[in-house]
Amino acid sequence: MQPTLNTLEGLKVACSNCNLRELCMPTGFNQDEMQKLDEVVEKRRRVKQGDALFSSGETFTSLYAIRTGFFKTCVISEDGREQVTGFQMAGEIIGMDGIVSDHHNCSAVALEDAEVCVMPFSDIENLSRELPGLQRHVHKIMSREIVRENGVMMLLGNMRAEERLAAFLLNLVQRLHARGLSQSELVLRMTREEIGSYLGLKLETVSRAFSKFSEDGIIEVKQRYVKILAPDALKKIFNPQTYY
Amino acid sequence: MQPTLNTLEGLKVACSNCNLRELCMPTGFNQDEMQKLDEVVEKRRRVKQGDALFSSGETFTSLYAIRTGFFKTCVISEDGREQVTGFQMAGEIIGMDGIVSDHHNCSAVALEDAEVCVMPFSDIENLSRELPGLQRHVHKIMSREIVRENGVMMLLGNMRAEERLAAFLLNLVQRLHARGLSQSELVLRMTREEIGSYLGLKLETVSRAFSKFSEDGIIEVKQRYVKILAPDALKKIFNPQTYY
DNA sequence: AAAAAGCTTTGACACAAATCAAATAAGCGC
DNA sequence: GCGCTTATTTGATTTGTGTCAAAGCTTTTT
Repeated sequence: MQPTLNTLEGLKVACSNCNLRELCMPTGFNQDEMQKLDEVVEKRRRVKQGDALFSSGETFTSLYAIRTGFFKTCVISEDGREQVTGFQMAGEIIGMDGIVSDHHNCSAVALEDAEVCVMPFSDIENLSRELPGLQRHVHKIMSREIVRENGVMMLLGNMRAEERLAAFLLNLVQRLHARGLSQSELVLRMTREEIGSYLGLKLETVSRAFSKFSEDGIIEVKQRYVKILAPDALKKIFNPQTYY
Repeated sequence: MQPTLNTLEGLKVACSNCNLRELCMPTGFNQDEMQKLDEVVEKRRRVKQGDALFSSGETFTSLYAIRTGFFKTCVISEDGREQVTGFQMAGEIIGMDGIVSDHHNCSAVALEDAEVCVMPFSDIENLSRELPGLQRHVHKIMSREIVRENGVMMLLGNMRAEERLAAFLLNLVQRLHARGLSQSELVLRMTREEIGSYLGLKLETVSRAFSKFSEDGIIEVKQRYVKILAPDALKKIFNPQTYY
């Protein structure tokens, strides 16, 4: 059991003891450096399901490390079209869109009750001038996001509906598995419409693709619950060339 | 006229004298700091039209500031599909995709003869620990790329062919205008196929959209040459809600 | 427990963009 | 300057997804 204190809103908590450390923090620090790192986390913040951690246009101050819960990030065009730009889970860092203009460019909404570590960006910058390991880590996190978005562009620009959904499911289970969860079963935290927005599809198309996979015996679906029965078939759909 | 020396391959050149400084470098440095900045640029490198500045999979060492010329960046899926992830012009920085894994995730190909400033990333990291202004600048450049890609996701996920092309043209002239060129005339450096790849469309669809704009008197097109006759009409296509 | 609201599935049909194909135009090597 | 290659345009047709609609299932509210 965690001490009750650790879960109180606003209380400082140590990265050094956090079980998500390998996911969101750099490794290889000594005790002194770890202590400095701990101080970057100003406080924790709880976000209720449906609430925004930050919204497009708000002043940017901090990056957020997700401790528990699940988020979507989305941008809204001037004429009101919403595009989900990503789904984020425990151990992932969000908010980097705000650095360039000091204002957030997208909104982060909790898809289930969540808790995040608030890391004021000026503190991150200050400390990363002292700790090259942290500096490198910040660069890598941003670069990873750039690379991830490159992959989404490939998805949106070149792939068909079923390929997109296959890629989406494989990516999700892979990330969940890295967090100690099953690599074949998952419970979706988002609606068909949100999946569709992320994948550039309408919710009906997403639903149909789920049904198709189910008919073909590749997955088992019941509403938000998904079980992957044939991961290789899924990979083959995502990547149709694997046989030569 | 620039001194001949400045254009020689491999010769060191000073950012402090560069007319692109405001575009690719942070501002507000004193003379001493400017001198240190100059040393980040290891050398220049020329890239012939059609050649790659770096290719997917190659070891990452440096970021590149484009001095002259025009690039496309693209990722290739395992089964050979190419997705153009961006077009870059003078004053823009490329290569940040390589930071996360020490290997480039995409390729940068010159669409016309180009010259870039090579900036070893380890030098950038070292100096940015000394110069908070540089540190902030590096963060902003990466954040800007994240935000740009968010916009492309909106384009690919939510917009129709003509909206995508309108957005593309407006973005291009806006950037060219920021470099002192016309805000109504441009010569495309890329093929219809490359535009299509970037916009998630087939080349025929791009060609038809050009023809449509031309028929409607919004632009004048002759192959690679484009003149924007009615920028407002273009903006309205990109953003169909502007009237209420 | 019933009613209401929200999400998902499925069907019928429409349509935007892809595909296939052919003609034309431009750029390039010799 | 001529022939070859590559890029672009335009037309005819196909097709994958979107749109519209209705019904079923879940979850929440009262």
